[in-house]
Amino acid sequence: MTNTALEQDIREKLRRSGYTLTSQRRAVLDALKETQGHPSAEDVYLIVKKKNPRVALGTVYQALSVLEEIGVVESKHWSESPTRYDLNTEPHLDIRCVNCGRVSEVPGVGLGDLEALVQENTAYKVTSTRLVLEGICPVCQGEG
Amino acid sequence: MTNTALEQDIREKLRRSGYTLTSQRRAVLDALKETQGHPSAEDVYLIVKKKNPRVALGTVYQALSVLEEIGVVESKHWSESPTRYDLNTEPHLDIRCVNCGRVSEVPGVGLGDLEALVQENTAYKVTSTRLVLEGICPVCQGEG
DNA sequence: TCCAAATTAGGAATGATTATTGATTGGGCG
DNA sequence: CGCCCAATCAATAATCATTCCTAATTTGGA
Repeated sequence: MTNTALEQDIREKLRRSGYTLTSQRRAVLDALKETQGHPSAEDVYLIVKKKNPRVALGTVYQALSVLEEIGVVESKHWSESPTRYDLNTEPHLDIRCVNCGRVSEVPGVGLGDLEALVQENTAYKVTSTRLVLEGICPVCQGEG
Repeated sequence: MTNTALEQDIREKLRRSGYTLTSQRRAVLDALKETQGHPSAEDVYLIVKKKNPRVALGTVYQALSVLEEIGVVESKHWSESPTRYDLNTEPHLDIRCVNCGRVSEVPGVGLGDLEALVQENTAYKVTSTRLVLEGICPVCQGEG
């Protein structure tokens, strides 16, 4: 498995920023891989806790923050929902159901050159471009 | 001035949803007009309080929520920042400085048919599309 | 005017996140 | 191999934004 290669890559990124790959940070990464979704910090905490009951929620927050800083994890903020975390840092679109909270990826649509376009039209130095979508998921539509 | 006409329009929208235009709600609208920016609920509260010291912060939150529901106000969520409110409900792009918190509008860039494109590529019923931009504003760049 | 329903003020409660602090750990160096 | 120092962690207190609750007030309509 590519587990070790990925881990080496992450370890290298951490090192470059003066961090180390601790067992807690690895556990957070594993939890993110495991869910394949967009868990909240609390969700990650619960998964990590299953294997190591001694971890603290604060540690999960701190690990997620470090992992985001080195570009391995991305966070998104929806309304009426805690921050959600994602291993996929490629530009992509996520949509959240305002009814049940489910988060799904929207395939086949890219932000295109929107980021470049934005950069041309503002004096800001753009550091982050995130499209936040909300809607009603198929399941909840069926219930209507 | 068109004040009365605008007010009539809003009064009508409220009425259609079973609400009334109370002095507190009008005060919140005035505060939003006054700032022309993207104030937080707290900012709005402080402005409203100047004219009517008896208003409660909770009332401001409730008023903003009602005004958003009827489509007169839009809220946006950036990281590390309370929700910010805007009278401009036309599709537009706002960028927030991660250093000083300033929020500015990005002119000349639209979301185009992105919303339609998203709708085509997901089984969700899209209810909200918001592009959240973050960067470093010109002033803060100068300080670097 | 009077009533019922909507709204408000004030403050307590909640939920997410950050800060603090003392203990623990792990990797480099003797 | 074992010590040392800085990084990290666990536990919990504190903070911040927001919502909830309740009694009092206001409002529009009969």
